[in-house]
Amino acid sequence: MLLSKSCVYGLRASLFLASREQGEFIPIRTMSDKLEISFHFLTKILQQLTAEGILESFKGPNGGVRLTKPGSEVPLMDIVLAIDGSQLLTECALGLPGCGIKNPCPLHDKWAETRDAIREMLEHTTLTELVDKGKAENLRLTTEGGFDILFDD
Amino acid sequence: MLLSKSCVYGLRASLFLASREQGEFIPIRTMSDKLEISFHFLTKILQQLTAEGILESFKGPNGGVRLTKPGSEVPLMDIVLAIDGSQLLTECALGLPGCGIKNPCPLHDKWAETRDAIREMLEHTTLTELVDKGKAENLRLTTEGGFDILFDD
DNA sequence: GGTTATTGAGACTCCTTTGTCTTAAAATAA
DNA sequence: TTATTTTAAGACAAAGGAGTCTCAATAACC
Repeated sequence: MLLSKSCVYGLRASLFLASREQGEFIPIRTMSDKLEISFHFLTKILQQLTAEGILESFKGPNGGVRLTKPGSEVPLMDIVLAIDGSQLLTECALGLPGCGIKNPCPLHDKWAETRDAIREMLEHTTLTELVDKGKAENLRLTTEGGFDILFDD
Repeated sequence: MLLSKSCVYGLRASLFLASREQGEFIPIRTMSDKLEISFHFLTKILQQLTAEGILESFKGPNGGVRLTKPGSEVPLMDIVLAIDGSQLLTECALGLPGCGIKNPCPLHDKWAETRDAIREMLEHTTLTELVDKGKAENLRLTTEGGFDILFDD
């Protein structure tokens, strides 16, 4: 598995937030319902994103969480790093500690190329880009239904 | 983590086997010692590769395991599929079941490209290719020491 | 002030992966 | 046939990720 489940949930939730009016606080309960993710689990994940400064939260009625920056300025990489760390982008494919240009394993060069492709993708794809695509083509963030169901009330 | 630990161990062991004379049975104990992998754990992993027909085994004195085909005909993909399955190459990056061209998530297209890069790399890299590189440059398959230490007796 | 809606924090359970151990089965050699 | 060397199989334990639950803290509204 490339990304942990926590990370995937974090990405889906971030996309959901980016699809809403910026500045609006969205209750986690709303997101967990719409995205079909366990409320308590999602809460823990979003706490990490809040701690990293990607989200900000507000307690009490009309509270919730929101992005600290416009989704167009948030690459997927930010969320991946906040939740899964840099492991994916630094670790040796053969699991050898300290594998690098200085002291590589036989797979190092080839893997470094592939890894760069992953890095590029995560760095150059923003939340807004995906949200726009999702809205335009009514793509899905949930098991069933399209983007539109996220806006039913 | 891209590949499971079992898969990484399976790759290292397969590279070790490909570095030896073809046809020679190598005891798993020898490999677990040289590669610094738990003997019992490695045994279980190699049993999977044997079950998949990538290795064949022989019990008793002078027994061990060996590749069923020359290492030049074994792409890394074979080992990855045998141990981790096709998950990595088929699964949606956002974890949505049934994500595909028909019913994609917003990340689908971008992820499909990246995934193809991984697939290409695994399909087009053979054990022998890495072994040759490892021998030529004395690269490592273990935490310390180069390729040569695998041949000390 | 009291009630309600919300996030924060931490204990706890459950499941999968990782790793260990024991015993059986097979092959060899004495 | 007996002892030895090896893989095979499966039970078991340890660790980490995934998920649940409870209670505290904060803010709004009545």
